[in-house]
Amino acid sequence: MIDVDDLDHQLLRLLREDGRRTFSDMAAQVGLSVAAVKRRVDRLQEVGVITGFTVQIDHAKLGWGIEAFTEVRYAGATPVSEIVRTATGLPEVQAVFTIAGDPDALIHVRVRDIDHLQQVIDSLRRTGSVTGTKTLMVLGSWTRDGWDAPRTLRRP
Amino acid sequence: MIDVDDLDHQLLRLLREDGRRTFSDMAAQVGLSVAAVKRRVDRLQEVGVITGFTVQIDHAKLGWGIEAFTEVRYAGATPVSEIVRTATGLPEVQAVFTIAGDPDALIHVRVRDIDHLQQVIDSLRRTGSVTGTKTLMVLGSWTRDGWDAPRTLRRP
DNA sequence: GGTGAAATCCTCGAGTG
DNA sequence: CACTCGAGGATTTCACC
Repeated sequence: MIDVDDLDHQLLRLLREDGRRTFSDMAAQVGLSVAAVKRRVDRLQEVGVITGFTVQIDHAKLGWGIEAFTEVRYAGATPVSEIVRTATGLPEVQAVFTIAGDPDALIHVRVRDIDHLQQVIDSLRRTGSVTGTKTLMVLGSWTRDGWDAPRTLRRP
Repeated sequence: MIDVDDLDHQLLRLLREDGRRTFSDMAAQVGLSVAAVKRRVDRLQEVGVITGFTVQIDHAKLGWGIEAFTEVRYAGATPVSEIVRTATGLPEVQAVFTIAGDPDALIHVRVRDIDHLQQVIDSLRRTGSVTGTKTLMVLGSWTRDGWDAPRTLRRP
């Protein structure tokens, strides 16, 4: 097990809140020197606890106002790799979760409008050996701070 | 509609890949001056397209190796606000999506082990006026680059 | 959108317990 | 081994063109 002490967790929390926070800012908050903070963050990246940094985007403001989850069922013999490959080929697919039991996968999609959603679902149904889908339209969402983009619970 | 041109989209793509990229690095890639890049990124933040920056974490490496989606059904009269409030009170809940139709909500949870998952589901069932749940255990996942933490398709 | 300069920050080697 | 210190170089930031 990787050793991540309380100081590391504090740094991770600070970076979740603001991934562009400076080392000097973090140093002041946790009571270490700038160099010590940098070494810890570098180490968290080396051991793979930190996999990267990214920007959080309000996709609705870019015209991608609709998100949905599509449950997909595949033919029994379909390997996981094919499930993922076919779904990830669609640019509207944000994430693919392979599932134990029923359904076989849960696919998060983001689209411009309902027509667009229809097209994406049709594409999903055509790929691989899909035997059925059920789409859950997202009305609103909340995410824990620093997990993904803070979304609102109302349409923009 | 907010005006986001091709240069802005390039900057967003670069920041999705690496949220800590320097302005000088981005400037070199898109062919603008450092100050122009900063002005654009500042503006994207002001208009709300960029809602923040965050670190991507491999939760499995921190001992939170299991994730699941729980579909929740509520009593007919339950307001959305209560659904969200009760679910978000649990630290294991990563995201809550309110859904049109059936189920009423999709809740993303992250836990340490199966016992822990059981406890969280029990808590969810006890809160508010939950009439039923169905939990989808995540076996593996893929996310589009720069959306959330790059997860792997195998257990760590 | 570009330039330039001051303030801040990052980076890394050297030293300390 | 993890931390602090300090100096040189890079980056950010802002007023002005």
